[in-house]
Amino acid sequence: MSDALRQFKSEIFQALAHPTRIAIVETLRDGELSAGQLIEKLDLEQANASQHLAILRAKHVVVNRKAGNQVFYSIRDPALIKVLDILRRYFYSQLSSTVSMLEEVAQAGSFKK
Amino acid sequence: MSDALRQFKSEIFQALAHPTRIAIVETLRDGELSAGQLIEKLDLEQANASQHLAILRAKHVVVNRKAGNQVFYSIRDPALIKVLDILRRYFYSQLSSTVSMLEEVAQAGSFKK
DNA sequence: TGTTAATATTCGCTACTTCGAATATACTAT
DNA sequence: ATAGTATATTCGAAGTAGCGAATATTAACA
Repeated sequence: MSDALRQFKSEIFQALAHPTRIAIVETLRDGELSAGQLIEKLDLEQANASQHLAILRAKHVVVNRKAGNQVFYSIRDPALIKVLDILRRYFYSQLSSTVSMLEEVAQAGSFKK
Repeated sequence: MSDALRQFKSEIFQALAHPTRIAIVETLRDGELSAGQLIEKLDLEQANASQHLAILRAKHVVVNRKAGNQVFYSIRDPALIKVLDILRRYFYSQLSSTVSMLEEVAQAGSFKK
């Protein structure tokens, strides 16, 4: 696999490597929203939201459409939604193994004197 | 959706947001390898490889097994492989649309006297 | 034309990431 | 014990990402 392709992939991952940008993508899951609607739903600073949207645009994660005064955003490729769904399940399975690990530790602790 | 879950997801993406770490994960796709084998296959600096492996370990993307002198790494959860597979298709579809865009631009350019 | 509303960009600051060099740790074998 | 090999950690420098405040752009409409 070429270095250029890996560079490209890592940039996509980087684009999603922020909780606010994940929140934006998840919120766009059910259809397009204007920047203003996103700001309200997610309670973001205007400038901050615009910066995050610029990053998502630059990496073609989202796509935008101007309508008069407003700019509507939507997800470019639904495959991304699928990825986020897998990660949710992944998160919970990891959580439960972490919990059992903690339980083991607690159990071991209780044997001490 | 909870902030904790978004934080978690963004940390996984962050863990993969580097070409070297993508290379490591892709190389481990077909089974475990020692740190040394990874370093040789990917032509990495020893310290650098170890730093990247530490990041992947911290985020539980990979798991390690010590055998004498060596440390063998493998991918912790096959769900991640699935994510990478989905993203591979995503990357190619994005790549090809980017390429066609570039071709259009080139085409347009060729009309300029 | 001037004012307001929606969104984007720039700026300075702080915090994080990445790197290679150096050093530390851990295991093996002599 | 000591030498050698495999891997990990620490350190400081250089680069990059994130933030809010301020400012710029664009469109709508009086």
